[in-house]
Parts: sequence; structure tokens; C-alpha cells
Amino acid sequence: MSRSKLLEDLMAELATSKKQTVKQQRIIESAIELFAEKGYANTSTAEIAKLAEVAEGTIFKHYGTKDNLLLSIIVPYLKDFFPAMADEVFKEIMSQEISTFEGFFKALFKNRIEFIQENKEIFQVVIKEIMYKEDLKNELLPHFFANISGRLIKTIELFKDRGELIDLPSERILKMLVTFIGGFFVSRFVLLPNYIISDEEVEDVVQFVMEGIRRHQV
Amino acid sequence: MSRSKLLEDLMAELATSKKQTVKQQRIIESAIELFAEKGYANTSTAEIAKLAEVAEGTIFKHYGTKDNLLLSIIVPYLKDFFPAMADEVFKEIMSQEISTFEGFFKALFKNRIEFIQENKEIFQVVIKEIMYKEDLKNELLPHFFANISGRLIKTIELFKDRGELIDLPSERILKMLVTFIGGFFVSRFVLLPNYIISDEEVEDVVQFVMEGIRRHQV
Amino acid sequence: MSRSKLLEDLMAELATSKKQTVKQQRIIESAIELFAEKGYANTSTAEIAKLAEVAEGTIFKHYGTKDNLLLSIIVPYLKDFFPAMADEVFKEIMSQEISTFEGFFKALFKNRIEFIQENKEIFQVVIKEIMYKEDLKNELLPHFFANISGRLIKTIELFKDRGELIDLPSERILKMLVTFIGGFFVSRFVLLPNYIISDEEVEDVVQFVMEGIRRHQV
Amino acid sequence: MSRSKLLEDLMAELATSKKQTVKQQRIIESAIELFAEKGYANTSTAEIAKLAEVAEGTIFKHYGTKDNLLLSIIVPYLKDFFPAMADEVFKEIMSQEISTFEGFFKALFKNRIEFIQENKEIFQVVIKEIMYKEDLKNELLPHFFANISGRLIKTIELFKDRGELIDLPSERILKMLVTFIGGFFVSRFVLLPNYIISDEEVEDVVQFVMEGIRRHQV
DNA sequence: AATGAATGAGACTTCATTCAT
DNA sequence: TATGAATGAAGTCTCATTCAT
Repeated sequence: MSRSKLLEDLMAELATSKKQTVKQQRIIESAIELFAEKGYANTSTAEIAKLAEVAEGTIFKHYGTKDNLLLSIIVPYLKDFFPAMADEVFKEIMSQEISTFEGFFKALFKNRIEFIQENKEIFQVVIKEIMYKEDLKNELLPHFFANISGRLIKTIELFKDRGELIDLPSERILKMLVTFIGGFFVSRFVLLPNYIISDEEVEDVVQFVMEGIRRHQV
Repeated sequence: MSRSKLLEDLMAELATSKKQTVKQQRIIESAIELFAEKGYANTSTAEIAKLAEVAEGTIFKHYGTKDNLLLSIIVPYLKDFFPAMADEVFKEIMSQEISTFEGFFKALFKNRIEFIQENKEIFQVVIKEIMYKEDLKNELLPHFFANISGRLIKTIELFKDRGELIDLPSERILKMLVTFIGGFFVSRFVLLPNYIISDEEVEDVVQFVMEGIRRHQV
Repeated sequence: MSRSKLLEDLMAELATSKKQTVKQQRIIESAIELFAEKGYANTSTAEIAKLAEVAEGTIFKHYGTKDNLLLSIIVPYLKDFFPAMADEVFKEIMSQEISTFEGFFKALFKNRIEFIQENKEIFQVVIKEIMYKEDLKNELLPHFFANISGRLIKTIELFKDRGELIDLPSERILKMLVTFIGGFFVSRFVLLPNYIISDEEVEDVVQFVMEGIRRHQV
Repeated sequence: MSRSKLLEDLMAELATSKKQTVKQQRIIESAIELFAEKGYANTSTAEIAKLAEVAEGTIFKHYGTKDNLLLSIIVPYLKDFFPAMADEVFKEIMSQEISTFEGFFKALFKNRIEFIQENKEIFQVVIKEIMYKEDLKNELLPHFFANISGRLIKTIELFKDRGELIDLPSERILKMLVTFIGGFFVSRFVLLPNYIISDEEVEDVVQFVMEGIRRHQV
């Protein structure tokens, strides 16, 4: 997979692209389903075509290569996942009279859970392929950090200033958070795809993050 | 991949198997290297043979199928990873006059970091392929829980009784722990394979787990 | 390529055909350019459509098959090349008070060089495809001989009677001429498409040929 | 066709290559036959495999790509055609008490006719593909000039010094010769593959050429 | 135990052509 | 007249696996 288009390019291209045909949609849906279930490398374009009830050639007419089909699934998803996370979500959250870090964190966490649940299969595809394909990983990870880190760091510092958070470099706090939340999403949505997240568990996570597991004096 | 041998069988077989020839070792080493780098599905037996400086037929003489070669790598590793974790480690740890949960957790955590670092590539293979192959996942996960859960739950309860830990069902505490530690291992060893874990970070993790991120009164 | 229309048929059809649309012209031009550059077999109708800024379907509306498109390029060209060579050119030449074979040959040679230069790309297409496609060759070569041989033989005999040419069967003289001139055109216009023919070289060729076939004094 | 190996490399590789298997020979023979008849682009590897009574995969096992198969046919042929022409032939010819340019030319000409006749099909392939594939042409033509020109120029000058040849720059004489002989070979062996060259015709050619370039008494 | 030539199923991809609009 | 989405046959190539040596 020697990707000639960077993510940015593909995103730009998507912006100007015509509306999809019905068959294109069926192709995308089928591909997501199969990629999520068996992984990109173990899914043949013939299978996708069959599930989409489309001729195999049609896939290539629209997407050129199997590789590009994968990107045509992943990129628009991430386009929503990251910037949305960075922009709308922050605003939305901030507008809700949220005054504590716990409140902020819980809102963001719930919001992302919802987002992932809406398109769980694509999330699975993204995670699986990020692990599997070096070059994809090398394009996505920096993108992730660029879009997310800065804003989160600022939020953390805001609440650190208010004395709500532990006095540790914000980067180290962020690392702990991202590691834990990442582990949560990957385990719940990818490793255990039928897992159902209870409100209780969400609360546990928030409390765990906020308090740790030590017993605090009453 | 229709596995005819279950893990148990394969483990049993391994116990009685003769010692490996030099070529077998070279095959295994080469396979690990390539599987870790490019993934099982993207590595051909021809490549493995070439890297191992062995005829392609030799691989099949010894391992029968490519699939079985993968298992011959993964299984002995897990055989060490899980039981060792459950047995030796626990003993070792317990013998060290460890009297707090923090002490126990830190020792276990450090011990597993070391273990993974020793064979980082196999760990990468295991993680990648567990995500990628449904059937492999379905065999390994229950195995994991069977070997680990019980013992950890007991340890947690021990320290809960001593009043060190929060009063939450042990299963829920375990979940938090496993999620976090899992996320830590996956991100540090698979997603960022060149990442170097500092002592400081280990300490951060332990503190985070124990205390969370809220600022506690002095 | 199973040609349903013989050359004659296609020529007849061309005579009665309506004038081309703008898009048809663009299609023909693009096809010539691409066929000349990469060969018929390595040029897709999609490429032609793109270069012509036309929908792929439009090509087939007008030309039915890719094969027929090729013929629609070649046939009108040959229609000019051969008969023109046989008719106009001969008259034109003869009218110029040309009294020696050398004069005749030089005029004809220059005239054909000019003709080819005007549509070098089509010439390239014709030569390449004649070599490449047995059936095309089998239709064109006889056509060539039928149109050219007779007239040239007569001219040769005319000048042989005048004692200008060597006393060899005219067919053998013709063969030498055609071989050399053919080699000249193919090498200069197809093999070395950027070659520039100097007046000096034309003169060399004429002298070379004439010495070869001139009647030498005993 | 983006050729990564230059001719030189491929030749070097051929020198060290192991002996061919029976199937490899059948593949090469079948490929030559089909390429000569229908051209490279119009011959599928499936056809070659069928004619060679071999699995299609076997072709790729040995030659990697269809493109490389073509080169594996062409290169060894040219390796003989050019250097042999430059080396052995010259010696052989010179040793035969040849004292006139006519004698030299006739010997060389006959020798090359024989060589081509022995492997007429490969010659057809080479000529067809040189015309058809730009990049192949761009590699072969310079090679040709490098190997042939110098030596022929020297021979021409030798005989010019002896007063046998016309007083024209040797390059111009060579051009005429190569053009004519090239035209002869292409027309007789490629355009008219069933053509039979008579001794008479060889003589005609030699006479034609010699009169063209002989020094005429003033 | 080891080899490596051979296989053939199946992968991705190309492309001339059709047809509803 | 012109379009372009759709097709499916056919093309090149990959690869796990077998087997005679």
C-alpha cells in the first residue's frame, strides 16, 4: 500500500466529489461490514461485490483500488471524529454550564461513546487497520495528536489553575487519560464487540479517572 | 483459518515435542519478525523462507500450514505469559514482604513490562492478530479470563478487606485495572513500538491507578 | 480484431458519410495521438475519452467499436496516401518537365516525405499496427501492391527503355527501391520520431539509389 | 512497463543463472511463438501457459512478470546478435582473405541473414516490440549504436582509404547501409514472414548497395 | 530433514461495451 | 447527440501447499 494521497488531499477531494450513487453506498456499506468482521486483508473485493449485489468492476470504477476504498471509508469518519471532537463538542460541552473537570470529562466521554456507537463498525475497521498497516498508522497518529492534544492540554491547564487537578505536567495527565480512554474504547468496541456499556460503568470510569482506586478517608 | 487444534491440544503437544532444529529456530524467528512488522496476512511464506534462508518446503515440513506456524509462535508465548503471571509472579511478589496493594500492583506491572519488552515482537503479533482474527480472539480471551481473573479478584478482595481499596465490587475494580493496563501495553508496545517507558511514567501509572487525577487535600 | 468491414466497404461508407461533429474530431485527434504514442493495444478508450473531453459512451455511439475507431483513422489516410501517390502525384510529377528517372524519383520521394510529415502520427500508427496485427497487414499489403506496383513498374520500364536504368527485371528494381525507401520512412519517422531529415540526406538517398540502379557504361 | 533492470543488469544476471528446467524452456518457446504471431500485448499469459502445458503460476514463479518474460527472450538474443556481429563475425569475415569491401559486406550480410533465419520468430518479436514500446526502444537503440557503429565506421574508413568507396563522410555511408539493410530485414522477415530470400536477391542487394557507394572513376 | 519446482485457486485490476437517461 | 454508471470477461499476478528428489 503505497499511498500517494495524504489524508489532507483525500479530504479535499471528498469535499468536491459528486453525490454517491445507490451502488456506491451499497459498496461502502458492504465493505465496512466485511472489513469490520474479517479485516481488510481477509476480505476480497469479490466478496464485497457479492454482498453489495454489484459487479466487481463497479467497485473499481468508483474507487480505483481496494486500498482507496478503505480510505474512502476511514477518512470521512475521521474527518468527523477528530475535528468534531475538537470543535463542536468542546463548544457544546462548554456551553452547558459545566464548571468542573469531572463534568467536562464525563460529557466528552459520553459524547464520544455515542459517536462510536453510531458507527461502531467503522471504528472497528479504523482500529484494526491502524494496528495492521504501518503507513496508515503513520499518517493517522500525528493527525490525531495535532487535532486533539493542544485543546485538551489547554482544558487540563484551565482546571489545574482552578486547583481541581493534581499538580503534574499536563502532558503526563493527558497521557494517562488518553491511555485509559483508548484502552476503554478498544476493549469495549473492538475486542468485545457485543459488550454493552452500562451507565454504571461510565460512572465507574469517571470516578476511577477522577479518584483512582484507593480508599479515601471519609 | 479453521483451527483443528485447540490451544490446549497444541500446548500439550508442545510439551512432548522434540527440540527444535536450527532451521526451525530460524523459521520461527523470521516469522515473528515479519508478522510483527507487516502482519500475518501480509507476510508470505516465501518471504519467511527467504529471511530464514530455508527452502519454502521446509516450513511446511515442520509446521504443516502457515496458520499452524502462527500458533507455534503465539501459544508458547501465552503459555508463559498467563500462567507465569498467575503462578510464579504471584509467589515471587508475595514473598517480597509486599504488604500494600500499591506494592503488589507496582511489582506486577513492572514484571509484565519486563516480560513484554523481552519479546516485544511476539506481543505485537499477538495483539495484532487477536484484533484481526475472530476465531483466534474467541479462543484466547476466555483463556485469559480463566487464568487471570480469579486470582486477581482474590488479591483485590484481600486488600479490600484490609481497607486499602475502594468499596466497589471487585469485578468492577478489575475491569478498570485491566482496561487501563491493557491500553497502556497496547499503546506503548504496539502503536508506538519505539516508545521508551521511563521509571517516571511507571510511577505515574501506579499513582494514577491508585489515586486518580483529582487533587486531594493535603 | 475480427473485421467485419473490408477496407473497400469502409471507404465506400466514408464517401457517403455526413460531416463530423466537433466531438468526433476531438475523438479522432486524441486517438491518433495516443495510438501513435503507446500503440493501439496499450491505449484504452477511457484514455481517449478523457483526452478528447468526451464521455466514453460517445466514442461508441460514433464508432461502434475500438477497432472501428482505428480503421476510421487509418483508412482515410491510406485512401490519400496510395491513390494520391498513384494519381495526382504521378501527374503532377510528370507535368513538371521531368525527363530523367532521377528527377522523377526525387520528386516522388520529396512529395511523400512531405505527406508523411504532415501527418506523422498517423503514419506511425499505420506502421505500428501493420506490424502488430496480422489481419490488418493482410488487408493492407495487397492493397498497397495493387495500387502502387503496376504504375511504378511502368515508370521503371519507361526509363529502362530510355536506357537510363540498369538492365534488370523491373520487379527486382522495384523491390530494391521499395525496400530502401520503406526502410528510410520507417526508421526516420517511426523509430526516430524526432529525427529531422536534411536536404543533404535527401540528396544522399537519391544518389545512393541512382548509383545502385543506374545503367553504367560498359 | 517500468523497467527497473537495465539490459546490462539483466545480461549480468543471465550469466549467473542456473540452468533452465524443461518447463522453463517450454514456456520460453511458447511465448516466442505467440509473441511473434500476435504481439506481446495481444498474448495472454494464460495462452502461453496452455501452449506450454504448464500452470500459469509456473510462468510467474520463474519470470516474475510478463514483462520480464519478454526481456528473458529478447536479451539473450540480442546478446548474441550484437556482440557476435561485432566480434566473431568480424574476425571470421576478416580471416577469409577478404580483400574488398564488397566481399566484406556480402559476407556480413549473408551471415546476418543466416542468424536471423535461425531464430526468425525472436527477430519478429524484437522488431515488433521495439516499435511498440517506447522504453524498450530507448534502451535498445543506443545499445545498438554503441556496439555496431564504431566498428563499421572503421571498416568503411579502411576501404575508403583503399579508394574502394565513395568519398562521403563515413557516417553518411553507414546511414545508407543501415537503412537499406534494416529495411531489407524488416520487410523480408517481419512483414512477409513467409518470404524466401533467393541467392539472386542477395546478389541484387549487394550490387545495389555497392553501386550506390562504390567510388566511380572520374 | 530438506529442497525447490510446480501447482491452481483466487486475488486485484483493466477495459471494451451497453444502456437508461 | 451525448452521457456516464454499470457490467463481466479476461488479464496479470500472488501464494499456500504438494511432491518427487
